[in-house]
Amino acid sequence: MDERYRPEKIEKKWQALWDVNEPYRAIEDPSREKFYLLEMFPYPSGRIHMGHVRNYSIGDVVARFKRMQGFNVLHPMGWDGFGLPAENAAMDHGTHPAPWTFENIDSMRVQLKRMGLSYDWKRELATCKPDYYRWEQLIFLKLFEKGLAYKKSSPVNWCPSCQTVLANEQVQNDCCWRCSSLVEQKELEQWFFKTTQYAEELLSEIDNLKGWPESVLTMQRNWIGRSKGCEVDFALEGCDESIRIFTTRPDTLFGVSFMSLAPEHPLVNLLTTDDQRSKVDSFVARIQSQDADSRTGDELEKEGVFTGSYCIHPITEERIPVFLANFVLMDYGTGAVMAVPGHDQRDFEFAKKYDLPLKVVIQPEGQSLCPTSMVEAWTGAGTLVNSGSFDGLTNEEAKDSISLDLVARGKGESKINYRLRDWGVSRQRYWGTPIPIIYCDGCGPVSVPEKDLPVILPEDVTFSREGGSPLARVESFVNVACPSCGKPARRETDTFDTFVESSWYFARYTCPDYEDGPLDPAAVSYWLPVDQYIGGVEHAVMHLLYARFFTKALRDLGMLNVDEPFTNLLTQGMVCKETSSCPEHGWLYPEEVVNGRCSRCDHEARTGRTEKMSKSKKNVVDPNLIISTYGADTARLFSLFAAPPEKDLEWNDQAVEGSSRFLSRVWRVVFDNLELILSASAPTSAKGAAKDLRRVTHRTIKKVTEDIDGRFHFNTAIASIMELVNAIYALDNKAGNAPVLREALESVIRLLAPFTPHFSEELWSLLGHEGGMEVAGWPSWDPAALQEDEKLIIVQINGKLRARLTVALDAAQSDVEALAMTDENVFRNLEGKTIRKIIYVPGKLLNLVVG
RNA sequence: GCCCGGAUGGUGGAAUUGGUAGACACAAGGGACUUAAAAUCCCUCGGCCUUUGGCUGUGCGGGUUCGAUUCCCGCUCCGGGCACCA
Repeated sequence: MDERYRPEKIEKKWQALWDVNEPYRAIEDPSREKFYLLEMFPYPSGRIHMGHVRNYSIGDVVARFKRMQGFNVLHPMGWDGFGLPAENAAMDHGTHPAPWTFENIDSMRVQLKRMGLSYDWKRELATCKPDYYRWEQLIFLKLFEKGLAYKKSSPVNWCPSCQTVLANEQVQNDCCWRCSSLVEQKELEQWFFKTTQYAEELLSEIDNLKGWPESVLTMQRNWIGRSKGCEVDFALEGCDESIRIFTTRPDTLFGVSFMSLAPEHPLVNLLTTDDQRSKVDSFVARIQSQDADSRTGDELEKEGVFTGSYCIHPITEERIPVFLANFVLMDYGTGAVMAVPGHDQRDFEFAKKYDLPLKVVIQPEGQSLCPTSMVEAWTGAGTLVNSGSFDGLTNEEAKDSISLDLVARGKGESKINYRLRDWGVSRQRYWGTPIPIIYCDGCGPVSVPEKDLPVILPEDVTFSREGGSPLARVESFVNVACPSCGKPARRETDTFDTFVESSWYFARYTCPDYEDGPLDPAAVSYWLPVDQYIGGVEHAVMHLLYARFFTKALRDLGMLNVDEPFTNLLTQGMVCKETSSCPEHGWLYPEEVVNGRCSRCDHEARTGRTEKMSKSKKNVVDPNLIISTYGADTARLFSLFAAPPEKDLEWNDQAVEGSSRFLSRVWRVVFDNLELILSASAPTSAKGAAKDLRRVTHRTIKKVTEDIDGRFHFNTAIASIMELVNAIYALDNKAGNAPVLREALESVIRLLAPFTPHFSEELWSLLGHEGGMEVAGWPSWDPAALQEDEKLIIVQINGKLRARLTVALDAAQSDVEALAMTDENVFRNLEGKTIRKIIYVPGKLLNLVVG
C-alpha cells in the first residue's frame, strides 16, 4: 500500500478493470428487482461541463447505491446527437456536422469514462445514427396514420438576407444574429403532433406523479392551462353570420361593451366597412409583420382598430362595436373575445385608450365601484349588478346560471379550453431526422413505405452562408418517385425538432440493438418505467411534457405498457458562475482574466452577473482540469458536497481542495492502522470510548442511508461521513480497540463507495476483501448500537435558552424540572418572577413561561 | 407581463415534523513540528457589550405561537421557464 493517496494511478487501474469486466452491464432478469436510473443525456458539444459533472455524479451515486442494495440496475448513457450547434460549426469552420458530432461523441465518452461513471456502455446510443432515427421515422408514420401528426400553416422567423429560418435564440432585438437584418414573419406549412388530444390525460395523470417535485407539477398544470368556460355566439348586425367567442367569465356577459377579434380572424374581411378598410388593412399588415416574440413579449401596448361593424348582445340585444386587437390570439379559444372593460385589465386599458364605455356588473363586497373613477379593472369576486334577472347572484353562481341560460337560448355552450397547443415539429434545418414524407402533385403528401426506411440524411451536402436549407439543394435526395403512383415527386426537406429524439430515448435504452421495431416488448415491460430520472430544472415543462405525450402515444400504438415514463424525478439546480467581459474582446473565459485584466489587451475586465455556466458567456470551468489535478473521485465528491442537488450551485475553485484533503485523510488513517485492522475481529461488546465510536459509526450508516435514499441530500451525507472520520482520528487507544476501529473504517469505505468508487474499491481490496463493492453490499445499522446513555434537555425561560441539562434516559418531567431549578443560571433568571406555564417536550426541551 | 423557485457568518452550506441558529467544509488569523518550505496537527472565528454572563441576529415590514430560518399576509432583490391564454 502506498503511503500517499495517488488518484491518477488508482483511477486508471479500476477504469481499465471496469472496461474489461463490465460489472455495470445490465441484463434482464425477472428473478431480480429492477431499478432503472436515468440522467438526461447530453448534447455532444465536445467537452463536458460542470453541469454534466454534477448531473452524472448525482446519478452515479444513486446507481451505485441501488446496486449495493442488490437491485438489478439499468444505468445507460447516450448522445442527443442532432442540433443547431453542429450546423453553426459547419458554417463557421467548414466542418461537416456528421464527423464534427461523432468526434465530439468520442471525446466526451473518454471524459465520462475518466469520471468513473457506472454506465452500461453496451447500451450507448446516438440519436443522429440511422439505427436510432429510422424508428423515430416509423413512429411518426404510425402517428400520421392515427391522425396524431398533421400539417398546417404556421409562422416562422425569417431572415430575408440569409434566406433562412431563424430559431428564437437566433433572433436578437428583432434582428438576425448573423447579419443583423430585420427579421420577418413568414407562413410555412409545417408538421404538428396533436398533443392537445392528450391534454386531459396529461393533466389528470399529474395527480399520480407522487415522485415529482411539486413545483414541476405546478408548472406543467399551468402550461396545460385547463380553463372551464363558455362559447357564446354574437349575431352580426345586418347578416346571417355570427361571431363565436370563448370566455371564462360568462358572469360578466352583461358588462360587454365591445368585441375584440384577432387580426387574423376569418371574418375580418366581411366585417370591415368601406370607410374603415384602409385603417384595418394597415393595422393587420403591421401586426402580422411583427415577430411572434414581440407580439407576445413584454408590455405589449394594447392597440386596435374599429371594423365599422356591430354585433348583437345575445340577451340584451344591445349593439356592440367590433374591434380588432393586437393582444387577441387566433390560436387560443375562437380567436375572438367579448370585451368587458370593467372586469378585465386588458379590456380596461383598451377601453381607456379608445374611449369606449365601461359598465360595472360585479360589485365586490364592502366596495362600490364607479365606472368613471375606476383606475383598474375589478377581476375579483362579487355580486352581480346591472345584469337583468341575474342581479344578486354571486359571480360564481352566475357563471353557471348565465351559461345555462345561453345554452337554453341556443346561443352558447359550455366548453373546456386548454392553453396547451399542438407541438410544431418541423424545422427547416439539415442536421436532424428527415421527415419521411414524399410530396406528389397527384397524390399529395404520401408516407415513405416502411420497407424504404430509414430515409437517410445525405452526407454530401454543402454549407454556405448564403443560407437556404442545405437538404433542399441535394437533388439526389429531393427527387424521388411517388410511392403511390410512381410519378416524379419530391421529398420533405424539413427535419424534426430535436425534442422528438429525446421524447423516447429512455425507452430505446431498454433495447438499443432491437431490429424488429422501435421497442422490444419484453425489454420494455421489464425495465420501464424509469424509476428515477435526473436532469436540469430548465427542462421542467417542455422536454418532460413531450416525453409524457410520447409515452401515451406509444402506449396507444401498442408499443409500450406504461402510462407515464418517469416515476420519480429529481430536478437539479444549475451550476452558475460570474461572467467577465472586456470592452474590446467581449466575454472572457476565467483563465483569460489575469489580475482583473483582459490577458489579450490589458483592458480592465468587467465583472458581470452570476449566471448559468454557458459556452456563449464563457463563464465556464473546465472539469477536465479538476480531474487531472485532483482526480475524478475528488471532482465527484466536491460537486456533491458543495450544495444539495436541487439548489443552484455557485462555483468556487478554492473549496475543491478540501474534498481532496479529506480523501487523503481517510487514506492516511487506513495506512497508519493497516496491520491493526487486518488482524482485528468483528466487534462484540464495547465500552467507553469504543462504545461511543461504535455509536457514531452506526448513526452515520443510518444518516447516510436516509440522506441518499429519496432525500438526495448528498452534502449532508458526506458531512456526516467526515464527522465519523474525525471521530476515528479522535479515538485514543486504537490498538486496544481494533475491532471497533475496523468496523468504523470499513463503514467509511463502504459509505463512500457511491461517491468515490475508485477510492473505495482500492481501499476495500487493500483490506483483503474480494469481489468489490457490489459484493460487499450496503452496510446496515444496529439499532442497539445507536442507544444513548443519557439525553440532553434544553431549558428555556420565555423561549430563551438558559441551560443545557444532561439527564438519565428514564428521567421524568418532574426530575427534569427539579434539576432545572437547581441550575444557577435558571435560578437567577427566575428570581422575583412567577412561573405561569410549563411546556415540556419529552426528551428535548423544557420551557418555563414566567411573568 | 405571466408561471415556478431562491435569499441564513468573510464563503459554500446545516438545522428532515414549529423546539439549542450556524453541523460539515472553504477562507482568514494565531500556535506546534521543521535549518526552511510543503505536508500534517492544535486553537480562534456572526455582531455588540459591563464576557462563568447579557443583548442582538436567518433579505425587508407585519402577524400567529410559550417558542418561527420553518406557518400566514404584504414587499424588495436574484435565478429559471414562457406561447399576452381572455
